Amino acid sequence: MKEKTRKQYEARAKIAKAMAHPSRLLMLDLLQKQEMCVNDLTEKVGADQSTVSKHLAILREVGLIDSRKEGTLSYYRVTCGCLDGFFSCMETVLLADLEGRKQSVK
Amino acid sequence: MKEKTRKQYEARAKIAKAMAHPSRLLMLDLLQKQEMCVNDLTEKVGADQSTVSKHLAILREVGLIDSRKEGTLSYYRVTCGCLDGFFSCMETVLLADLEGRKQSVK
DNA sequence: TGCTTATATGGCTATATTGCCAATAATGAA
DNA sequence: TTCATTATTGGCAATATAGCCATATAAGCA
Repeated sequence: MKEKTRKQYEARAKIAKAMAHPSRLLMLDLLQKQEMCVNDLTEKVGADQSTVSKHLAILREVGLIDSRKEGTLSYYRVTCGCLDGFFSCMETVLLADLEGRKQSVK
Repeated sequence: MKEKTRKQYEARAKIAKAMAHPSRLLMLDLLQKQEMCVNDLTEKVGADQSTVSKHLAILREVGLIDSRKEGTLSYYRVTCGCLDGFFSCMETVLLADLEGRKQSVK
């Protein structure tokens, strides 16, 4: 594989990897609807605050979210408008997989 | 979080996780264009054949691809038609991230 | 200044993933 | 049957990830 192509797939894989965790997917879902601070997310996710903060760092690192400071609060939000496409594709795969498994049982 | 919701995010995370590897993204890209057998993919990916086989198992496990046997060959192909959306969203995020970093340097 | 709140980071252990080699099917040809 | 080809699986060591506690940083207030 060409070096350039390989790098491209690695870059994409980083994004997929950032999304490859249920808590981070929930956060993306929430942050897509509205800006939230770490404390809000910590309640919603139900994990340790430090854990949530690290998840957010992972998402920010790949550019899926960004943050702004307001006093002591850090507000996070989703940067791209194409996440719905992501999620709906995932649902499609999940449903199709269910159907497929039904088929193979028949 | 509700139990049902949590399970839903876990299911989605499995799909994202399956895609979270450069070799597997390459395979998806190739298999979307045309059906291929393990040997073909092994050449393209440039890893051990057993490694490729395991990657394929991971993708099949979540329903992103399926396979059919023809003699000693296993032909794999992508099952869903929405992967382009995935990839283009990834590109969007990557480009936006580049722009964002330029901005923050200014 | 000292106290409180909000967030980020260091450090650690448990667990998961990766990728190779070796071994095991499974198919077809000699 | 024996051999060659193709693919899958087991096992292992190296590496990466997850999540908690403890700690550090930073801002605002008394």
